[in-house]
Amino acid sequence: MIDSAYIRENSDLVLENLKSRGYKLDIKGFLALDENKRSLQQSLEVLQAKRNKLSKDYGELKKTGKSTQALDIEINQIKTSIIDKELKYKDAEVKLNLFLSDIPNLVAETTPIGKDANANLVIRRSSEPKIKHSPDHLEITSKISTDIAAKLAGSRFAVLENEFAALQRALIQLMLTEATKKGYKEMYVPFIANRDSLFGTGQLPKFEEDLFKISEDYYLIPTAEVPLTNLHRDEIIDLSKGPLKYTAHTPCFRSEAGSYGKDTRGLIRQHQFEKVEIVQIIDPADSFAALEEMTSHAESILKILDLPYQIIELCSGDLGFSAAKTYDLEVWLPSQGKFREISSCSNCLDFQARRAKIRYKQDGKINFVHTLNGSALAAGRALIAVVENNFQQSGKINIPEALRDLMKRDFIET
RNA sequence: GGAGAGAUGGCUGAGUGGUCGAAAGCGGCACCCUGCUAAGGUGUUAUACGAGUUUUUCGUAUCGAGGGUUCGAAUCCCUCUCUCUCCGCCA
Repeated sequence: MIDSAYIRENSDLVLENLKSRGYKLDIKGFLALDENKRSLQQSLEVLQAKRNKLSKDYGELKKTGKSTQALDIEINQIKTSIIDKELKYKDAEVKLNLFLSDIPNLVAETTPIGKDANANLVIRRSSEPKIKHSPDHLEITSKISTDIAAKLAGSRFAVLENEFAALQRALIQLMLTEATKKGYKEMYVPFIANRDSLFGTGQLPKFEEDLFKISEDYYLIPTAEVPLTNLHRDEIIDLSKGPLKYTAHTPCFRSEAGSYGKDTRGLIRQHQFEKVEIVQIIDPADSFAALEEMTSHAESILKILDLPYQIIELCSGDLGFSAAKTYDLEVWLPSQGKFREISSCSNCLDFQARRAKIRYKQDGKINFVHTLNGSALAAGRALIAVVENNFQQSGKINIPEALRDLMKRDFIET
């Protein structure tokens, strides 16, 4: 959520900024809603003050046994107009909030301007991929199956068998270990979130169709960013000892509405996938440095796994709803002959903090924190990358050094 | 699933219709005293929105959430959510 006072006072700036991400802000509509709400609030409060005063007088009269008749009429009139005004005010407030909650975050100053993914910048690359082309993971092994999963659940699910299930588990184990080494506190969290939590991180109300809704108030989490960021919803936290850093491994559930026909083969785009997420809740002054740090942390996992990758910076037009600045880590997939997203690290500034009311106190002043989130990494996609980038002509898959102890083996027979 | 109890400020906890945004204690902050340490004293210490001023301020709302009764609700009534205890079931 963007501060409505900020929009009011910097409307041209905001308009221009949001335009760069392809969002056309109805500034006139906003100003009207905002003005309406404030003027209703003012007149309502005048009435309430009057009523409070009269009620006190009423009490005095009662106490001294005097007649309250004269006040009765006046109070009754005020009550009626308060009820009327209250309804109008609440309506105006709801409308303004709805309007505000639909607006994406402002784009950070350093984010490159561009229309779509074509304008994203490559920041850096690892060394050249050793394997330029390979069969895809479904061709490599029958132990990764989407057919069986289709019987169990439907399309866009997978069943992993034996060594491949173990490989995914080992990847998760490695990622969690690395994250905790970097000071992220490991958390185990619910895989179901309520509406308030999903509003806090920005999935609701606008992107409900991307979620699996399991009952009126419950949704499956699309990422651990939701529970981790919401750990401190509605709190004023202490940041004097540094940022709060959390990590969790969770399955992620996405309906993938709107991606029909895209990435239909294999594990690349699933309704359910495993991910290790990292989140920081931090002093606003430090958030951009923290984004670099988080990105390099996610990057370090790719290095440890010896996977070829590139890091890109998303341009304004390709940014997610809550993000002001985002780095994507893309891993080389030989079967596709291109880099594919395996992690996304974002600085959300105070956008989520406003929605989730996460604040901190500094020198007696209360401010919104900044929140950051990143994948470190998406385990399902990491599995594909390991399999395809280590597939040997002999038919074996070499296991990366870092996973050999965990897997208790050096290679997998397909 | 059955029965009961409860939800108040950073924490503990008082408050059953007006003088309550709310006692007291703890914690925090500021100052004082004390020759390091320890202890003591005084004061201060919720949040949001709006108006004004940009130094001082004022108004309104908020005691789990929402509704109701009342001139007036932390306090009474209803609904919901959550927590705790006991029983049942259970990984």
